[in-house]
Order: sequence, then structure tokens, then C-alpha cells
Amino acid sequence: MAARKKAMDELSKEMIIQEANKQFLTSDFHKVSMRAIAKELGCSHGAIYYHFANKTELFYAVVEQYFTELNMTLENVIQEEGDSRSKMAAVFTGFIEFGLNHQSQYEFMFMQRNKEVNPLSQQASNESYTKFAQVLQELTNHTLSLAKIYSTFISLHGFVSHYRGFVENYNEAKEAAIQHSQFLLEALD
Amino acid sequence: MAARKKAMDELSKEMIIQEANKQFLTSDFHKVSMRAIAKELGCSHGAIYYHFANKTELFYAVVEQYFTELNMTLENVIQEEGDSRSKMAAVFTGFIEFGLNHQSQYEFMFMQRNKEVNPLSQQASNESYTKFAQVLQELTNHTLSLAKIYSTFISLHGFVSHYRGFVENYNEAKEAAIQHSQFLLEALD
DNA sequence: TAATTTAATTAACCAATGGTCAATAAAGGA
DNA sequence: TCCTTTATTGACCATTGGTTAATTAAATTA
Repeated sequence: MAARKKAMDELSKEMIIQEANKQFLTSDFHKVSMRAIAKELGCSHGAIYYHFANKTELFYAVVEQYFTELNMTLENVIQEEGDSRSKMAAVFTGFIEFGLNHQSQYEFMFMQRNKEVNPLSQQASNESYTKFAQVLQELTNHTLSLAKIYSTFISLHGFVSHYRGFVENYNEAKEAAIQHSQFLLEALD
Repeated sequence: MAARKKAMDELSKEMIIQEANKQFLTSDFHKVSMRAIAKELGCSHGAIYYHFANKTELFYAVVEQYFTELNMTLENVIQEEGDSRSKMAAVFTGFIEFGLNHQSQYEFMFMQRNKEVNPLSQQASNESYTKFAQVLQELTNHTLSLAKIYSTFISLHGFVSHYRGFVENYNEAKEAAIQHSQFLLEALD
């Protein structure tokens, strides 16, 4: 009955992550099932559990790369041209753009409140916040209070978390995003 | 095999809503199951489906009262004593307080992006936003732009949606909430 | 009061889900 | 060649939301 595939057909963590990522792009965490992933990979869903302890762990592996993508996005703004004010605006819209163009990922990264996810995803999201704070400090010569930075971050999060699911991608909310960024910029003066 | 209970033991919408509400207080939408509700009511879970088309409809019925509670909270601030600035702060912290003291309800009311919920819960949440905007307009003699009001709302939503699950109730985030409200107040100047 | 209609309930069912595990077969080393 | 490790299967478990035929109590009508 049971079996093992030939070497070249064997599963690898990478393959699983890739397929999970693929399905994650158009569907959210709860709708992507281990069975659907397995089916597409041509294996039984039990096989996935040999490589990942559970669904959450698999999706954390998927989402890891998105954390670094976000951090890079934030950091890269500093290198761009323009005055620091427009750079700050770019940080704000950049964050929103990331959130609205990777909605299921964003949800998993910043909105999941599952017990199991906490230790993993929560630390990573803290690091992203730290990166955000660093960049802002740098762009303002460290004149901003932590409280203001935190409020700004929370307000950006609010934008993403509000428009998520209501809009398909960043472009559809671009104008509102720019206005919101402007609002926050003024608040920081 | 099957049966019908005696008149006084019959199920009513009210009883179901009450029990669902009760379980909703300490657990979120996905964790409260129709079966658990039925068990506590001493009936089969199928019986609930005679009174409510599905889980979503039941929970919308539960949450309806919370929408009016929130609207009242917002509205009542106007009657309080104090200058309009402190009243605005009270509106902000009032919204946050509601959100953090009714987390599962808030999630269902403002964060659910389920297709089925949309028509119901989305309209109600729009009404709550409208109420919020009205109160703010009134407190500022209609000098606020719609864009600023919207940004403010979104920023408050961000606070709740960020602290939710991280904190048990409003009190645990009170200081941060006050600071955030202050931040938004300044932004509106 | 008797017959009929209507409302409510049950229990068996369905199709999913995440997760576990013994059995098994391939791979690789001795 | 034998043995051990490793990867995979598929049957299983409990649980979920949801549906439905059958049944029976209550309300209505004659």
C-alpha cells in the first residue's frame, strides 16, 4: 500500500514552500489547505507533515521572505533622491503598497493573533517595526519621539488593515494612501 | 426518533443569540461553533439552522446591538462637559475603548472580509463611521476636511487592530491610547 | 372533540479541514 | 548482501459548517 517515491521525485521543503506561496498569492491562510498543496505537488498531504510540523510553520516559512522584502523596501527609500520629507512620504506609501499588494501575507505577518504564530511571526514583525522606526529617525535627525513614531506606524497599519479585502491592490487605493501619508506627515511637524 | 420539544422548552431566536453572545465574549468567531452553542442550549445544532440561515447570520444578529452601543457611545460624548478639544479626545479613546473591550465583536464588525458578511456588517460599519464623522464635524464647527476625518478614523482603527489580542482590555493599553489620541488631535490642528 | 396543518427538532448525513501514525519501500552505507 | 535510515503513503481521528427526511408537538380548523 504505502510507498516512497524515487529520488528525483522526492519532496523538498523548497518545493512545498513554493507551492504554498503560489496558492497564498490568490487565497488567504484559512483557504489554502494542506491537502490542496499536496494535490498540486502530487503527493499525499501527510507527506508535508514530514517536512513541516504544521500548517502554521509552513506558512511562516513562506512569509519569511516577505519580511525581508518589506525591510528592504523600507531601507531602500533612504538611498533614493529627494528631500527627507518626500522620502518619509515614500516610506509611508511604501509600507501601504507592500501591505495592499501582499494582502494575505500582510494578514499573516501583522494581523494573525494565533497562539502558535506569536513567537515566530511576532518577533519578525517587531523587527520590521524597528526597521521602520530606524529609517524614520534617520530621516529626521533623531528628533522624533518614540511615541509619535509608534502612532505613525499604527496609523499606517490602520490604513492597510482597513482597505485590505476592500481593494484588490495598492493602485486602487493609491490616492487615499497618498492623502493618508500626507496627513501623517503633517502630524509629525 | 426525531421530535419536537414542549412549548415552554422551545428554542427562540433570542435564546440562541444570547448564548452565542455569551460564548462570543471569551472566544472569537471561528472558535465558537454552532455545535457548542447547541450543546449549551441542550438542542441539536441542526435546530439552530431553523432559526438562522447560517453561522454568519446568527453572529450578525449578535453583533447588531454592539453597533448601536458604539454609536451611542460616540454620540453621548457631545453631551459631556468640557471643551470641544477634550470631547474629541473622548471620542477617540471611546472608540478605542469599545474596540479593546469587545475584541471579538470588533473583529467581526470591522475586520471581517467575508463575502457573506459584507452586505450586512459593512453597511452597519459605514453607519458607525458616518456617526463618527458627524460627531467630529459638530465638535469642530464643520471645519474639518473629510480626508482628515477619514485618516483619523483609520488611525484609530489601526490602534485597535494592532493591540487586539495583544492586550486583554482597554485598561492595559490605556496610556498608549491616550497618547495616540493626543497625536491625532495635534494632527487635526 | 377530531382531523389537519404548521412549526420545531432530531439524527443521520455530506464534504471539508488539520493532524497522527503504522506500514512500507527506496536509498545508502557496511 | 544485509541493515539502517529516510521519506511517503493512505487509512484513520476528531471537528467543523451545513443540509434534509422524518417525526412529533402545538396551533388551527371543522
